[in-house]
Amino acid sequence: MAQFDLDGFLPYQLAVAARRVSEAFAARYRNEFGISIPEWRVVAHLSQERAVSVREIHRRVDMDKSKVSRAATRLEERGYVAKRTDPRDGRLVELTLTEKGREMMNVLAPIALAYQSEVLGRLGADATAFQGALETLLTENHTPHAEVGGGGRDD
Amino acid sequence: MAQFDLDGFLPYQLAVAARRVSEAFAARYRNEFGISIPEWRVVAHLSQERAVSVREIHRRVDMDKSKVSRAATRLEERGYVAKRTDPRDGRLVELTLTEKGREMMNVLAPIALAYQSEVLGRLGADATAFQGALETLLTENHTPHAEVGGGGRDD
DNA sequence: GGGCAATCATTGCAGGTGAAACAATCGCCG
DNA sequence: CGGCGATTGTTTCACCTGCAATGATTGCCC
Repeated sequence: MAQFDLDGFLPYQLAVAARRVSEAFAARYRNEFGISIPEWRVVAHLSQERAVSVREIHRRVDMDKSKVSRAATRLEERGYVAKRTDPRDGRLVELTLTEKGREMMNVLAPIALAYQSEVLGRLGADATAFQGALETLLTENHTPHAEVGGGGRDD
Repeated sequence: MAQFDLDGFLPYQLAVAARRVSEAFAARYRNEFGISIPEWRVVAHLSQERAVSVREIHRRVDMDKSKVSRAATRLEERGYVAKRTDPRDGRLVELTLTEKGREMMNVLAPIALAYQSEVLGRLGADATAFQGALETLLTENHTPHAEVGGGGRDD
């Protein structure tokens, strides 16, 4: 029968590596601010743009529409984000960081950058090529996405 | 306030890339055999070892114990895997590929390898360093983390 | 041998997730 | 101007997930 070495299989390796890297970082902001990964993504994105709709985040960040919506709701409940209907278009919801949200990003941004440097440092000479490879994978023509049930994600 | 470029953040890039690469491959075996990612991992691992316990897979593959257990149950229901109690140790469950399961792997293994080659091909000159970097991230001493609830997964 | 902690697989539970249905709103075309 | 398809955000639904509790079994130490 076909022998197959899962440990050496690229999609699997990539999934495990991503999970570890993400989890190690997520543990930091989860403990300190009680936010999850989707919430982190929303807040981080909001730190760039002034006021953004759910749709905007859904398109620019790799997240389902409902995922963004729920993350925004949780962030509002905790006081990190303010939601209001866009006065120009009643269908849009305008998301903005509150003062509390900005303070959180002021703490998290340096931590995030330091963690990124730490990871790149571990990669040593491969770091540059690694980043280049990631860019390649990300800018590639996107597969028309289909998703299946529950939480699982990778490989 | 702290500006933060999520698009250029390594853990985020890694998570998105992993998701895309995995999803593109998962779509193939999902359509053809109706199995999910955890199920694929179990079957792929079983193609190497003859008879393995749930615990064994849990340790060698990056999956929760209950996730392995449920994947094995689903695979058994669909006839790809046989479960029986280990005669030497009544606590262990011995998982084996059925003939149907082996046939599936005979189809999937070449597809998996072809897909892997395709991805590496896209990376071009960065491919080798990319694989090296992944190995580094995977073999690294795992940071001892505190763990906390919530569903989230990556970056 | 007999009790008892440890190990293993499963399951209950709380909660997150994607897809699809839904309600509200907008833009367009006649 | 008025209807109607399209867009947007939320919610429903079915299901998956991780963790902790559970039940069963083993190995160890006295």
